[in-house]
Amino acid sequence: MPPITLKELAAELGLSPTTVSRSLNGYPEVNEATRARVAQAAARHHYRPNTRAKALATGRAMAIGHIIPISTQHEIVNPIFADFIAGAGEVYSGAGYDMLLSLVADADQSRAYREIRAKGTVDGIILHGPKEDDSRIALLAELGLPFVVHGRATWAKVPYSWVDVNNTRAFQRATEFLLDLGHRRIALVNGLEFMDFAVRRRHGFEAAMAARGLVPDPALMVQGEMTEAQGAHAARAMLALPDPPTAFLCASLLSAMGVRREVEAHGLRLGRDVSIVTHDDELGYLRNGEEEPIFTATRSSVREAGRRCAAMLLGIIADPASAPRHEMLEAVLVVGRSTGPAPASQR
Amino acid sequence: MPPITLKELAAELGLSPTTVSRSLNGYPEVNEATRARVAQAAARHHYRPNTRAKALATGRAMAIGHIIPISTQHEIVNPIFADFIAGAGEVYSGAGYDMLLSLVADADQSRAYREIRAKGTVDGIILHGPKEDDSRIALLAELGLPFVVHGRATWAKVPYSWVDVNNTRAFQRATEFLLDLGHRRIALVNGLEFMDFAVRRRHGFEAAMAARGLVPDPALMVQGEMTEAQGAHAARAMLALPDPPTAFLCASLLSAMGVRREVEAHGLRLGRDVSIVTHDDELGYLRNGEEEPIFTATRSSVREAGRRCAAMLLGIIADPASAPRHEMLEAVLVVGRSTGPAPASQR
DNA sequence: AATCGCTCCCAAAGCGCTTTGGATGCCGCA
DNA sequence: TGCGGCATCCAAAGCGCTTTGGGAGCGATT
Repeated sequence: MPPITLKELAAELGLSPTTVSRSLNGYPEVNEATRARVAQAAARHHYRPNTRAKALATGRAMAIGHIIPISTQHEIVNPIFADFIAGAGEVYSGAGYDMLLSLVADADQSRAYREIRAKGTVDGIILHGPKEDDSRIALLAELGLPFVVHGRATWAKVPYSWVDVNNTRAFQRATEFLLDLGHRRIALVNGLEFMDFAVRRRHGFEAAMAARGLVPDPALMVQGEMTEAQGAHAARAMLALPDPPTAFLCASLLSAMGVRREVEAHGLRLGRDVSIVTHDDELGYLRNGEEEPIFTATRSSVREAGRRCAAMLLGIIADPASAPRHEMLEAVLVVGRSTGPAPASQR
Repeated sequence: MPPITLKELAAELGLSPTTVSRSLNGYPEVNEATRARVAQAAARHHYRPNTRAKALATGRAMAIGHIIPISTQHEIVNPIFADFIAGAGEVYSGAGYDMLLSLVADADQSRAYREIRAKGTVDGIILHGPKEDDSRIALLAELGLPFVVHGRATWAKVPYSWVDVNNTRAFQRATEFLLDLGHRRIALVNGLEFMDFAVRRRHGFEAAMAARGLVPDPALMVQGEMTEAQGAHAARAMLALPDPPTAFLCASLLSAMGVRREVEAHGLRLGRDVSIVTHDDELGYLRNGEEEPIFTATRSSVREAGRRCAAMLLGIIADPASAPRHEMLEAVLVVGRSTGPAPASQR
């Protein structure tokens, strides 16, 4: 049994489709009594306007597209993705929007965007995982479809809207925290440095070091996929150095867990012999402790970022003149049990 | 500049919309020469039929909906979600389908499904995270919208299509493996046991134990969110018992990592003093080692499951009579460095 | 020369909704 | 009595596409 249509509903009520439509959409030119009748009948039949038809008639798809890069070079499905989506989804469902996911390969981005535009399935787009130099932004700007970037692209040449965490400041702050504890040999276990956020984090780290007249040791800086294995690998190599680090700055909880494993495998005590500070995206399935944080961390909810991105995009769609908009989220530094003064021998 | 429409394209070519449409859709009644002309013009203008209009006209939305439960009781965004989506997404984009995500709260599932049906935005649905007794299945079956369940719901009273891993056998096999190594005190660190897969895993564990005349110790069985903290908590409590387990069977790599941490914190050596077997969903960002697995594990790619679910659903949409379909994926037992013979003192 | 059968194309209706531009009836007011 | 004004409602067009039901043109057949 197919769902009931507007026309059928109108027929049953002895009204015209026009009146029923207006009634349901809250237009004033309809008697309150009939409006009540209509509402009642609609509820009784679980009537919902067909989105496709509505979209065709209004020209608004009532859907937002999320474009997820499926890179061939680093074939990793982003762990923060689920949380971001959850945050954005809350906002969309509150506003009656659907969420459309497109996984597009790096190669045919250009074609993919045009298609999305031409197919008219979405009113706006959220762009994930911007690189330092990201060509997708110019492309989207040219297409004239509203969009918001989760993160930034340093070298983008056109204005665009974004929501980002202040990664530079977060890592600068974290580095200062370690420096204040007396650490000098600080390792950076970073994400892939063609990603914009990773570059900014490195800059923050370097800036804090430079402010104390320190030059980071290249042997203590690695980049890579932010996995447990990466953290373990990096820590293993670095702890074997003649002059090993006394502290690690990690880009993700997973990396930090890998570092911790290797630290403990070396018989070193976390927070005593070696300190770890990590960035914490507050992922639902990867919590940094319960009440008390395990790792000292720069904390910023990626779910909240999802909400902000979504809200911003809906705002831009409602009022295109308000673009470009920007929103900077500050990470907070929470102190856990993974940090302590640098060992005396190192001071 | 709005995208070009069929009518405009037709006008430019001096043809009727009918002919252009047929030409583009491969119908036979059009001259090959004109078909080429049309194709060329379409390519030049980057023409794509408007999906909303096409959907309205054909009655097919060319989109699949994924319904993600946003539970209030366990507010966890499923870590396997991103990988599943990636797998399904591959299949959809290959077939020209869009993917629609709906996050719906446990409370108003019923309303949500009806809406989705009535709004007509999708041609089929994939259901995630079935519980042992899941009312959503009967609901969807009643609505008459094609759907496939990722997993099963033991107490469902209606036939339905599913793709599932043989969780029972996987955990039975893993348990037998540990038993063969001489372990008798085996702990089960399970997922939440209102989830169907978790129940099956427990059954597999219990069956293997029973086959050797062993009764699992309730003190060695816990359930919970599959997080690192859960694994650590469980291991801490169990290792403090007068008669601690010599082996752990974990439901996820994260749990296993938590167990490992606690095991090592106790000064015990993994694979010597204590063994761990875990289930491994082969998540992109949570690999169980590179070539050689770190943990001995029952391995089954959730991404592949996503592909299978998607393919099955598209198959059902194309040929509704083929439903219900079922597909059982077998996990393979891969041996890593986390298991070894039970310590002699325990034999 | 008339008819048939193709091939190739088109006009028009329809998918379910919104929206423009009236119609209708009823009131009060001069 | 006549008319403007208001409150309610409706007919019809249109969103961009597919699809049904022809219709022209042309070579082949009789």
